[in-house]
Amino acid sequence: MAQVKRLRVDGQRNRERIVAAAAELVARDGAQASLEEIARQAGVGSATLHRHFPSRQALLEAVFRDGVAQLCARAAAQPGKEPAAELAAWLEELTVYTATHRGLAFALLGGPAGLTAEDICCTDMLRDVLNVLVARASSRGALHAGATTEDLMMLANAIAVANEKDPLTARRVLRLALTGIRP
Amino acid sequence: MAQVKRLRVDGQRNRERIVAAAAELVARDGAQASLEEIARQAGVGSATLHRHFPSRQALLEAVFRDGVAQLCARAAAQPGKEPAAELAAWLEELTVYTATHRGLAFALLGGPAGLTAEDICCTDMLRDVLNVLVARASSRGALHAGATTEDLMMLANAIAVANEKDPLTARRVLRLALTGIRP
DNA sequence: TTGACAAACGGGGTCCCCCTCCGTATTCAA
DNA sequence: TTGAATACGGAGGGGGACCCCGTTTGTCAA
Repeated sequence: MAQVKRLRVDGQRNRERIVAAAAELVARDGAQASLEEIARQAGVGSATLHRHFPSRQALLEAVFRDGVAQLCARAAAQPGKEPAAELAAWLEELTVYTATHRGLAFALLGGPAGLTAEDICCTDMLRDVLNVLVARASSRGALHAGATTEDLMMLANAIAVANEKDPLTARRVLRLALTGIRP
Repeated sequence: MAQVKRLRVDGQRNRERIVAAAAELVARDGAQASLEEIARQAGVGSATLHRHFPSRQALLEAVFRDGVAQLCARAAAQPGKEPAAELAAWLEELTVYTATHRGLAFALLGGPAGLTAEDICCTDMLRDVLNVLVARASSRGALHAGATTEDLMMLANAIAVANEKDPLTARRVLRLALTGIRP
């Protein structure tokens, strides 16, 4: 599950520098941060950046990979409450996290575009976790019939992308969406 | 309520050409359509485009102004059903419309940025309509206490922007969000 | 240790985009 | 008709994405 082909040490070093620089600049400028500037800050040529990350999506995936993995791990550690509540709680956590990290929502919504197998990972990790929660909730009849994993992920990401930098509003609106608009 | 200062006839003509070209290219390329290309297709210099529309937002507002106005007018013509249902129905209509017209959701989410008084209009028109519907519903206790006009508009637009070109999914997810995820 | 080869690098070029300056052309009111 | 006010657009500065290809740097077998 590691790299398909091990990188040379200089390649590995540059890759890490690029991701670190990207994390910083994406936090400052959002998903549209300049790739040239990221390369400059990482101290590499722009060609090197493009060789390591064939698309902006791929770079964003790499930036957020660890954080998303932690978020997913925490889902497994949830106490086994009522399934729908458990699902709702995790979606809320996801939304707050995504809205807090500029660029992440965009990366998750963008979907696979020029990503190599090991790059597509954030999205898949999240989908896997959600699949489990959704299955558990719907097997007990606790979930609306028409609600798919895709729908819920899209909903959470849409709300997050519209509320970057405002996780509190994002959480409020997600709660509204999970409970419905009636009293 | 017309133009603050009447344009010269050549100015008016060019403005219309620009909006027409923009409508076409935004439909094709989305909200990020090239302004240069729009100017080229309209047969004007790019300076002319920028003079008429100081920002991308302003141009998008102009492109969608008429359509949004019609949508708002239709809200008034709704039969007076149960208020929450009326609100839900119109939000659904809004979402489908927005998801159908590439770039519109982006324009509505972007908010006022460098818009002059007569440019800010789509957003305000929608907000006014929603305010009425929300007030009517909540005065009869048919609306969740924490739900504001801003929340609902944001929710509808977020779903639409995440589902450009897929109005059916947009509608499904909005319905889910309005009724909640439980059965 | 060495040297040949694969792997990775990055300067610099191409093409596109946004935006503005300013000299020129058009309109309109008197 | 005419001259001021208004609008036009070519051209250029500044920046970004992406790629070509000659050069440098690791790696590994001998």
